[in-house]
Amino acid sequence: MAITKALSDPNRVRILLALRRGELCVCQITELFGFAPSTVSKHLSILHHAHLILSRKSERWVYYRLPDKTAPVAVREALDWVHKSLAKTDETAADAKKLKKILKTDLAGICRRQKCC
Amino acid sequence: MAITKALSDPNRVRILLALRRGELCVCQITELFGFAPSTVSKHLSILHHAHLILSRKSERWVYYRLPDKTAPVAVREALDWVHKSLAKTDETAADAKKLKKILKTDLAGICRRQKCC
DNA sequence: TACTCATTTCGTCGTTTGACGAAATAACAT
DNA sequence: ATGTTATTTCGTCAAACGACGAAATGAGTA
Repeated sequence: MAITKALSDPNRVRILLALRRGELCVCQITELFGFAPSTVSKHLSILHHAHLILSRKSERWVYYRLPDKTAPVAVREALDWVHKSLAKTDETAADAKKLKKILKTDLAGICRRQKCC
Repeated sequence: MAITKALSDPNRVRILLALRRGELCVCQITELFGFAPSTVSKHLSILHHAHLILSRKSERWVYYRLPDKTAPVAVREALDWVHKSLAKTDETAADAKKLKKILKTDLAGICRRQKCC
């Protein structure tokens, strides 16, 4: 039941929806939602444990992304369902808008900003 | 997020899987899982609120069943996913086996048994 | 009307969850 | 090597959850 548990928190679903655009590093997601980095990390760990996301390390950052076609059917179809059924909310739209801005900023800038606040 | 919350509890998923055979009344489900009637009722209420099940009252009993084709797409596809991805467990098989026995007993008998235990 | 009985509602209790900050970790830069 | 920094782990706390039993509800029966 790792998948259903993982999907039961709205903020984790928000993360999955945000990742549709492409991979994001932890600090970008942190910036997007305004949670503490440790909170975001925990959410990502739960999603990762359910195989709903994949991770990759590069330079100083850890990037998370949605899995590709080689993912288990149960995972692929769960994600398809999330995207089809849960994406049409105002919150999702607002997240997408904010994410657009964040993607225009360079990564180092985002991380430094978090430190000072 | 009513649907994902509803699916996050394993016992509620068990109920959905048990209902694949056809409608069941509360006391049959209670007998199947061995929980207190109030517990089962609460689970059913959560599933019903998420529109994952429908209810019908007849004689003294309330029957719950899976929705038909007219259910919202999000509900139908969530249920399809549950049945396809979550049904192949030993527990599900054991539930199905026990359910078979319960269906052979008449309803009144089941309810009386619960009273005495 | 009063009774029966399947189901639901309510209050309680112990466990799990989701948030945080502080400390540990790991990779890069100097 | 040493320091910096992005991320993770750990401990804590308040809120949510899932179980129960007792009491309320409400439909059918006598």
